[in-house]
Amino acid sequence: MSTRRETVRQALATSEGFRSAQDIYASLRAEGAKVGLTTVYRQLQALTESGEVDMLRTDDGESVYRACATDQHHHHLVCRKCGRTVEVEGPAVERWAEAVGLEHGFTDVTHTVEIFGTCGSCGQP
Amino acid sequence: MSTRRETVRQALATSEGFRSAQDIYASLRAEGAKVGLTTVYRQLQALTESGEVDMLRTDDGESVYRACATDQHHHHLVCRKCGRTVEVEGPAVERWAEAVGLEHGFTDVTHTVEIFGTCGSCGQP
DNA sequence: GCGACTTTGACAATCGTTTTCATTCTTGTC
DNA sequence: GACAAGAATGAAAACGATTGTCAAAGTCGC
Repeated sequence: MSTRRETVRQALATSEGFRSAQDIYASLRAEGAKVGLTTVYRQLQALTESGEVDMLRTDDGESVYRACATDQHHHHLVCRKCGRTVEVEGPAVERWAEAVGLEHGFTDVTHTVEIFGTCGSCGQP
Repeated sequence: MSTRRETVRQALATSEGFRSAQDIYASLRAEGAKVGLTTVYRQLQALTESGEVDMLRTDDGESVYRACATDQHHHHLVCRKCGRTVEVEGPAVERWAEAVGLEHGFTDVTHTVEIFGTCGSCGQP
């Protein structure tokens, strides 16, 4: 039973944007992979913890995953129609968030920043 | 059957931070209000749509609500322990998000920015 | 008081996710 | 090879938040 880690990693590697666990599971089954939903979830969780993939929640509470190019801290610009994603950095935002936190006496400050929009392809039908 | 809108609004008004629907429902029942969970959800949804309360998702996918002081666009600095929330503004972030979107050809750009930390009270035990 | 319309809430249904647990590998050792 | 011990797997059940259903209860104009 060779590790399914690779299988899931592959599925993510060949995707443009964020994918849901169910979505990944479905496409793996579609291409004949014998894998269980449970395992997909487990592997996604492991990959997320190891920092290999990024996870975020959609507006309707679904967890979506993506294998990002860099392992550095960054944010995402996501097309809300096709899901295409661009990784962006914003040093200014990092500093701002940190400063705001400290200013109000908060410690261990973290932040979430995601940008959504309609990408060029989806905007011109 | 006087509208339950007020009941829910009240519950939020007397809270410091974000509260979950289930949480609000529980405390309403605790103080004797005869209200159903369904109705709490419905009213929260209505209040959110009308812009009277802000809604966001916690890390574990739960929706939490809060009656915010201003009805202008703003973000939140939330204590991850006690839930205490400070409303913050960040014009620079707004501009940055907009610029990043346009730069990549995205339109209808929106963004989510939330800052989490441990507040002064919770940090010093 | 009466009929039309709206609001409510108990309950069931949904849906993504997690747990459980027996089965199936893998690996190291004889 | 054979075998025991431990890790990985996946089917099915459990879970928890949210939403849908629908009949009962309330409101309003008359």
